[in-house]
Amino acid sequence: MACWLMKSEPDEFSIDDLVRTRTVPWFGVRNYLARNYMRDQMKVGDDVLFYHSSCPEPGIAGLAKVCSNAYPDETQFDRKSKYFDAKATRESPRWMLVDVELVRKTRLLSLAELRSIEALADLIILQRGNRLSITPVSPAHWKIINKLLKA
DNA sequence: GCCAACGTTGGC
DNA sequence: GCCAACGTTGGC
Repeated sequence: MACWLMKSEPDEFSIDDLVRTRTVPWFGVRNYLARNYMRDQMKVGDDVLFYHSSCPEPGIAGLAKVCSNAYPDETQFDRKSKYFDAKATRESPRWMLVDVELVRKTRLLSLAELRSIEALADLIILQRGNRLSITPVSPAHWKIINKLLKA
């Protein structure tokens, strides 16, 4: 079972929103590598670290799971959406997503705290210049983070 | 608001 | 296919 870190801007969709909705289609990803992770590698049951980005307190805010296979992101077809993509068609959709379901809201494990832990130094989101909204997390990193979330 | 880093676009 | 220009991300 793989583990992933998925960034969301809480202004757009926060962990509290997920507590309300229980599941969410991970709409709006417009980066090919992140799309490929969802389309080609994610499996139902994979673990997800739900991360708040571009906000006053960035960090991991909850645990979730992948709960669907990949399917087309509806927002690419919606002219009124900021995620509309004129080059995408229903016959050949460009953007795929998976559904994510809540496991539980956790304490906020802040970016600063993540950075302070030596064993997490090579976590992808901590690397200089990393901007990817979906990144794989190794089993070793997952174990450490999971423990920290319980603390 | 700044700015480093990176992805995408488009002319050639 | 190269690469400069531009746009976006996201922490600070």
